[in-house]
Amino acid sequence: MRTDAAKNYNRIVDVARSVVAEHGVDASLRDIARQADVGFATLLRHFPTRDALLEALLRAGFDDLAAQATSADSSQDPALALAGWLREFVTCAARYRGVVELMTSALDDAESALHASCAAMRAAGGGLLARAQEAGAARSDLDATGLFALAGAAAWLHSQPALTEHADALAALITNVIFENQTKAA
Amino acid sequence: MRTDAAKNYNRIVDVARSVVAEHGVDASLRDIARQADVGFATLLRHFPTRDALLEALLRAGFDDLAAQATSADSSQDPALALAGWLREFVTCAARYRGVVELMTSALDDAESALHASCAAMRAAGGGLLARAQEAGAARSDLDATGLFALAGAAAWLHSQPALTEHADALAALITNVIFENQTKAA
DNA sequence: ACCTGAACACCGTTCAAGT
DNA sequence: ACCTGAACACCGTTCAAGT
Repeated sequence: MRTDAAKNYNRIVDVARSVVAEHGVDASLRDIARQADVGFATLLRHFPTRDALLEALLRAGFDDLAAQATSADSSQDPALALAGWLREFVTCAARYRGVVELMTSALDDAESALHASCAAMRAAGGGLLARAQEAGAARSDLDATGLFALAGAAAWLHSQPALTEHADALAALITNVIFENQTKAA
Repeated sequence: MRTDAAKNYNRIVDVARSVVAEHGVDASLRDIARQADVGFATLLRHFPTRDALLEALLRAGFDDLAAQATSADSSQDPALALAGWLREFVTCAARYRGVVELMTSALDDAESALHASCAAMRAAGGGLLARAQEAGAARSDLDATGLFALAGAAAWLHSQPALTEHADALAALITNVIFENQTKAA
C-alpha cells in the first residue's frame, strides 16, 4: 500500500470509530467519508462493504477474545477463565449499537467480512466452556452456540440506552445462568 | 373518517403487516405505499411517523398483554400467571425483527407513538411480578423495568434468525431467572 | 376532507475519467 | 496504483395543487 493510501485508510478508520460510536453500525458511510476529507468512492475502494469497514473497527477486540481463550492454560481455574472471557465479550459486543446483531448474523453468513473472526471467537469460547463443564462449573446442556446466544443476550441488554440503569446487574443475571449446575429434575 | 379514507387506512395496515414481516421494522414506507396502491403522501397523512404505523400493527398485542395482566384475579396462581404473561410477551416482541429495540427505546421517549402502550404493558407486568414476589415465587431484587429487560433479552434471542435452532430452550433459561428464589449469600 | 405529484436533500452503488 | 466527480435508483419530508 502506498503511503498516501495508507494515510487515507487510517483517517477513514479513525473517523469511522467516532461516527459509529455516535450513530451505531448503521451510520452513514457518506458522512464518514465527508468527515475524513476523502471522496466517497475512495472509502468504497478501501472498504467495499459496510461489514468490511466495521470489521476494521472490531477485529482487534475479536482477536483479543480468541487469544484470551486459547492462552488460558490448564493451570488456570476454568470458571474464572470463562467468567473473564464473558466480561470481555460483553464489553466488546456492546461497544457500538448494533454490534451484537451484526455478530450473530455474521455467524450465519459465510460471505460476511466478519464471519471468520466471529466463528473463531465462538469456537474459542466453546473451548473455555468445555473445560468449565468438565470441572462441573458450568451447565452441561450448552454448546458453543448456546454460550454465544446467552452472552449475546447479555450484551444486547447492556447496549440498550434505556436499560443502562441496572444493565450490569441484569446482564450478570443472564451470564450467571451459564454457571448453574442443574441438579433438580426436569 | 370517510369510507374511502378508511379503506385506504385498512389496506395500508394490511400491506404493512406483510412487508414488515419480511423486512422488519426498518422496511421501506414508500414500498408499503406502492404495494397498497396509495400515494406515498397519503400514507404519511394517515401515519405521520414510522412509529405511528408500527403502533397500528402492534397495539392489539400490547393491549392483550396489559389486559391479561390486570384480569388475572387473586384466585390464580401468581407464578403461572406471570409465566403465561412472559410467554405472550416474547411471542409479541419477536413477531417482527426490531420490535424489542423499538419497545425499549419507546419507554425512554415520551414523544413516541408507542410510549403509552409500552408503559402500560410494563406496569401491568410489574403488577404480576409483585404478586409472584409476595408469594415467594419470584426473585425479590427485580422491579418492573428489570422484568422488562430480562423478558426483552429473551425476546431478542428469539428474534435472531441465526439462533432459532434452540431459541425456545435458551430463552427459557433467561426467563427462568425471574423465578429464582435467591437463597445463597452474596 | 381527503388525495396526489413534484421538488428536495439524503443514502449506497457504479463507472468513466483523472493524476 | 490510487483518487474522484457524476449519474443512478433509492429513501423520507414537505408543500402546493387537485377532486
